[in-house]
Amino acid sequence: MVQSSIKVLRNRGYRVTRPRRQVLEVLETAQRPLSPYDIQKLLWGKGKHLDHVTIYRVLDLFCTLNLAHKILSLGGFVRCALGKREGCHRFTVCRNCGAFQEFADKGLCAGESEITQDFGFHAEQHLAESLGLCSECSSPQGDSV
Amino acid sequence: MVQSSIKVLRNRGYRVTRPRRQVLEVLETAQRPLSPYDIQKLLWGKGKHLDHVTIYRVLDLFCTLNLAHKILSLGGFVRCALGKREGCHRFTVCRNCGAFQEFADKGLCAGESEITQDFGFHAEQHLAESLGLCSECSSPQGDSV
DNA sequence: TTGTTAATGCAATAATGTTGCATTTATAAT
DNA sequence: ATTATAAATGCAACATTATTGCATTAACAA
Repeated sequence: MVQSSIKVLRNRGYRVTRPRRQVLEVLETAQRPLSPYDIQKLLWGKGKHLDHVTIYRVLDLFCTLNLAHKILSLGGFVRCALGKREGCHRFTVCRNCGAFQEFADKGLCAGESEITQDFGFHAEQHLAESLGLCSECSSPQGDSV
Repeated sequence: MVQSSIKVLRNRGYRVTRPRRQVLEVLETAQRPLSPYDIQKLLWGKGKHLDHVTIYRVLDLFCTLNLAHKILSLGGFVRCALGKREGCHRFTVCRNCGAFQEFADKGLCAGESEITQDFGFHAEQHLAESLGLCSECSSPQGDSV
């Protein structure tokens, strides 16, 4: 996973730097969306000092390369598992524990083009998030719900 | 439109204050999503000094009452034209001029419940935004594209 | 090993969002 | 109209998040 992302960087002519490796690793192991400062704290805890400016820039790059994705409803970033070819991406995000799931949803794109064609709207980016509770957190034994 | 929002406030037991009226008016006439500070500047231009804290609080209330909606991809607020009963809301937003359009999309909710049921995910909020260019801005004569 | 240039780190600053509390004011009761 | 009262606002202070310019570092090619 991290390896394939590194390949993407190389193939596109970007350098494989230590900060980029470190952010990739953190995103890879994270079970929830991470804000830039979340990432900084996590790395800091391992004795790795990254400037927050660097993290912002790395995340920007990752998003344009489709290696990461920003969950707007929580303001955090997740690794991107699916390529652009596989249709629109939909995310489910648990508001309690942050667990997320990514889906390639072709029906979503279809519905969108239908509804927007009439207005001559040219869509470039699609955003589809569902915020709620994952199965764990919505169960009776779920914590703090 | 502003009048109906005022009714909602009254019916729910909230006071109809000057700040709330003013924010409603601004949102009503705006042709693009407005951030809290956008709203402050617009009102300030008319000689009306609202504290930004008040604007944040008013917008919070409006969102919970479904009178306004936050466009996450731009960080701005728009008036909400459709009620919760009419299904999921989808927005198209022009990244150039900010023009937006709101749709009630029942297919969206349907697709969501399908795709999430298998995972036991309980969705509470839905986010569906399409970012791109409106018909004006994507036309050859469109400005700055 | 060395040169080149992309990428990083740092400092400063801007923009955005939050909290607690004193004061004001919208509303209901008189 | 007037007054009581509780909600809402304004203010000050602060916390968080994001951006810019520039000197320095380090990834990669030769």
